[in-house]
Amino acid sequence: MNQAQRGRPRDTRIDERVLRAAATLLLRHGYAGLSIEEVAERAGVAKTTLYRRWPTKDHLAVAVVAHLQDEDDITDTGDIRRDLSDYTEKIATALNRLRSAGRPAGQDNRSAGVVAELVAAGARHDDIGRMGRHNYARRNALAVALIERARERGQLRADLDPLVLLDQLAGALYYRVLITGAPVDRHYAEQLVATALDGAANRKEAPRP
Amino acid sequence: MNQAQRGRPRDTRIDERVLRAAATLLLRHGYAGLSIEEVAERAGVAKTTLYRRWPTKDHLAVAVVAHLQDEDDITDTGDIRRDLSDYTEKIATALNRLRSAGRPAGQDNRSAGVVAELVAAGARHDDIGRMGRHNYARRNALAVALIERARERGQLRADLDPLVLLDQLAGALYYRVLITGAPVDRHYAEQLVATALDGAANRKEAPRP
DNA sequence: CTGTTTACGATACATGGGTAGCGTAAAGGA
DNA sequence: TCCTTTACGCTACCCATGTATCGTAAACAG
Repeated sequence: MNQAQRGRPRDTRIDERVLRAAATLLLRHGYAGLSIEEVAERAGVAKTTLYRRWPTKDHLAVAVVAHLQDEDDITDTGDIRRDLSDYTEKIATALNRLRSAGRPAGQDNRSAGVVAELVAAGARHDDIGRMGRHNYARRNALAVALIERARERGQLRADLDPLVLLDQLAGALYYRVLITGAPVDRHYAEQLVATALDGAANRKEAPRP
Repeated sequence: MNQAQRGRPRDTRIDERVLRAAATLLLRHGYAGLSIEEVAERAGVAKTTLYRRWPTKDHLAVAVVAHLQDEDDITDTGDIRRDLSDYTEKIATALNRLRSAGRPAGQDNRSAGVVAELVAAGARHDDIGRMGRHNYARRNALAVALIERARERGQLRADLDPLVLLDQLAGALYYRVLITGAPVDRHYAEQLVATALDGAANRKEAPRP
């Protein structure tokens, strides 16, 4: 038989039950409220069975969030201003979905930043970090292609580095969510794109001081 | 006597010894290697004495880092491009100082992101988060003033929102450090400022598509 | 049917953050 | 000189992550 599937097979229903229980706890009580023991109890499973699938709590949390996020792709309407605003807003929406976790009515205060904990998880474990960077690179490649098409149409500067522009857009969103706590919404996404495209420098009086 | 200083006074030498021991561990072995018990042992102090000063390990780590960072202020030479590059590079330098912590020769791999853990600490504890946002607001106010002076000199667009520009600059740095892992240096800071000031849109063929 | 391989459950355990309680030390006030 | 107040050290303890071990169950190969 195939080397990969010898012995007693894994019970896939356990994965489902565990992920569902973990998602409930994570979204309702935040990262600190995600207890391995309670997840195991709610899923009706031994704690050791959990650790057979996910080596740490961080890995489980990443799996839960990856399971929740639905892949949304990039649209290319030809209007780079609109496309970048859509792209930026999609990132903001995904961040907000996680940001609201753990504090629906402000009653369970001790459990805010799922986003921050996921970022920290990526820093704590090499494999999680690599996976995160890999996903980032995959999504980013599409956005880079979008930008390059607009650049070839003459809508963007010829010497523009697409990665720098994307760093500015996505970076500002993460910065607000993680550092300043300011809200990120459609309006901010559009403002961000407008500032990035049009530039902060004054064109009339002193275009390049 | 004053209500605030009744009873046996705190031994300030304990604070120094603890902060020094904690800084050594944090910088050498990262956040995971910062063990309260070991800090107490190295400082020759009981564990409970540590908790009398810092309620959690997160609070101690924040105190250590705050103790390490030297306040660097903002320079205003009149050349906004240069001033913003300097400002951006200063943030990058501070981030890099922490980023290199825990992996000098790649021997102690398990302890990378001090920055990520500090951000997570701000999300875990309301008081740390508030302090961080307060410090951010204080430094940001100076940068906003710098931008507004340049705007009044006609170097920047009249309708520019200074906060958005700063989000883009600082955000791109944090994004690279926390998410993509790409390096941040003087060259990147200048590239960032150039892109932000000049704008991504092409001025000649299709200035506002 | 028997042996091998892997999954599951259960228990015990190591580790580290954090708390509680108690005896003692150091300061000022009366 | 007491008395009160706070700091310190010490011990014991709670809780959660994560590991080790062992008996048993489910699959397949021969």
